[in-house]
Amino acid sequence: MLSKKTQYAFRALAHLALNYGKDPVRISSIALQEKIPLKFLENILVELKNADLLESKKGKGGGYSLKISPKKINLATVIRVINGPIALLPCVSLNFYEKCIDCDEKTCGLRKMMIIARDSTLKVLEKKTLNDIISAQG
Amino acid sequence: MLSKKTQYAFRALAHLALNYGKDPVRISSIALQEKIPLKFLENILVELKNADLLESKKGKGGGYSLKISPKKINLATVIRVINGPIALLPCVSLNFYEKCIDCDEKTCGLRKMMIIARDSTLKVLEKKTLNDIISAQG
DNA sequence: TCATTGTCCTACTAAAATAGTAGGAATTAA
DNA sequence: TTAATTCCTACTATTTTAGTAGGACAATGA
Repeated sequence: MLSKKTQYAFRALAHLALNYGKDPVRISSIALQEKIPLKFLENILVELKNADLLESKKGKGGGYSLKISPKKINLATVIRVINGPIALLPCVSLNFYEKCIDCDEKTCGLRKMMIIARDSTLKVLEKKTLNDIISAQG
Repeated sequence: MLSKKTQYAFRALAHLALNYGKDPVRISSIALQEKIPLKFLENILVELKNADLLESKKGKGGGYSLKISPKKINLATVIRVINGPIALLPCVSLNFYEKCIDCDEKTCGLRKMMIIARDSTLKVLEKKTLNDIISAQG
């Protein structure tokens, strides 16, 4: 399951996607409208910024905005930045690979199944974008 | 990601699948060969038994065995018993449904994407079985 | 230049989940 | 009736999650 933090991230991103191309949006404004704890949201938005998904402007008239088009930000990317690996086993993760303890990858049958599962999940998460989220709501 | 507990469960089940139709296997024997902490494995096997995947026999000559064919135990079932929900959001889980906070399910775009992702994952996890695991290794 | 508006940074905390351990009770077979 | 084995209850340490607190830093506008 995704953490609440990740759900908050998606909500904030969807909010910003609706404002893509317009003036930056203040954290406090997102927090209020999306009902996300302000200080927690600050942390989240900084992480998304460090991942180059957002850009920010300080001072009066400042705030956050999407750095690239909502059509170019897919769900897998967001999950990886905030939540971590998508695969069900560390030894099967493309972006967060770790060796499983006491398991020979060449012969591990479970691993082979989990690769298939991972690919099936990724096929969706890498295709769907923030734009799909905001298009689907409404 | 699946918990280590779930990985242990899969290893133990694969072990028992290889012994399907034969005499019951002692916990200590599985623990030793699969390198799983004994007492932890006890807990896991009881849970799998309570979920009707295993049956046990006490006393001398006792141990655990699969209650049904390895071909009939799919990966989604095992994950749900030991790890919990497979879906990425509680509001999208088929077996562990919970309402998301501050989210209208009718209009939530994220939810719609997560349903698609869930179905894609489940298609694999419900089709693949213990038998596929042991067939793939070797 | 200086006050105001906003993001950014470091650090702390409470609660929950994970990954076990400990000790013995209950049951069965020989 | 003893030895083997599962089963049950409870405890513990570590890690992760979900925040909070307080102020530093930067940009703007007057």
